[in-house]
Amino acid sequence: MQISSRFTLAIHIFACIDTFGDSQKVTSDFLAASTNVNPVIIRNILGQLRRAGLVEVTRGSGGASIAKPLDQITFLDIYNAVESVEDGRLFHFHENPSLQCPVGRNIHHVLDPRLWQVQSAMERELRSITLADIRNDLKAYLE
Amino acid sequence: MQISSRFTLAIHIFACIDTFGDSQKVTSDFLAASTNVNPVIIRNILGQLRRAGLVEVTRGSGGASIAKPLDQITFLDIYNAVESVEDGRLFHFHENPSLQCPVGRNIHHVLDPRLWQVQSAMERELRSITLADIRNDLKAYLE
DNA sequence: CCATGATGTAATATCAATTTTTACAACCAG
DNA sequence: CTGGTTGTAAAAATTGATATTACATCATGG
Repeated sequence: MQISSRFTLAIHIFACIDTFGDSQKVTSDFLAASTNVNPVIIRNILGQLRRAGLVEVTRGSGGASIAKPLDQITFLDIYNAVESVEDGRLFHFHENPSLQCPVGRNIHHVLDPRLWQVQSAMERELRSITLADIRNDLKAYLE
Repeated sequence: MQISSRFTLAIHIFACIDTFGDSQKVTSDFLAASTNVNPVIIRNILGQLRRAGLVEVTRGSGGASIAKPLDQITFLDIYNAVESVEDGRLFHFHENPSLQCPVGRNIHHVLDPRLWQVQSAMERELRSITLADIRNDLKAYLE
């Protein structure tokens, strides 16, 4: 199962605010047009990013801005903000292994550390990429 | 969004075959009892593992066995066998970013290599864990 | 050779999460 | 106070996972 598109949408949103924020007001309708998703989806993601302290959104007059320097916002910050999985676990464990079975009784003890090991590797990589990297990469394409 | 429980189920299945396969026939009903999921789910996963060359399942008389030495089956082999995502991509990209928008037009070029970078880190970690590790860990609990 | 107990698979139902869409109250600025 | 915007709720549509029923197919022991 794939990680939801809210993650790539959020990065797209940041790229738009960074690119267009100086010259115009970046509203949810503007972002909806650029991403081709419904404005309500944009507003919900902006809400998650706002509660995580990554963007500021002004009610009434409208428009969003980025709350921190780009090199201080990592992919992991964004991932954690928009990908709200229970307990923050990447892997879904089958719920009720049999306690009558020696394997079923111990599979969690055995597997949990290994699953964390994998998830940690992914999070480490997510933490190593910042929005400043994206700005740099994008700048090369925009010229 | 989480990775489906088919992955942890598959590992549970391997652990059962390895633990009980010598002393008894390991059927889909047996595995369904140990994992507490429906036997058809087990049979479907066994089918995916069989097509990936990781297990052998005998029709008619019944029972499953492991097709390779445990240290030659990695978590990545299992993950790829049971987690059938289109294109094998971990991240779901929003489908139709606007080609009218400079950001929308380039977001894929910018983001795709970064997403692969993250996915590769995860796959590298999955590749580093084998079923032999799980047998070792489980043995400590079974004694 | 057939009765039994398995597997393989299709079909359907249920459930959960995502995504879309409509609607509207709250809000701010000119 | 009017126009454009955000925040949010609610409902529908969509998708994928999981459960369940059903049955054809298969191997084997009696």
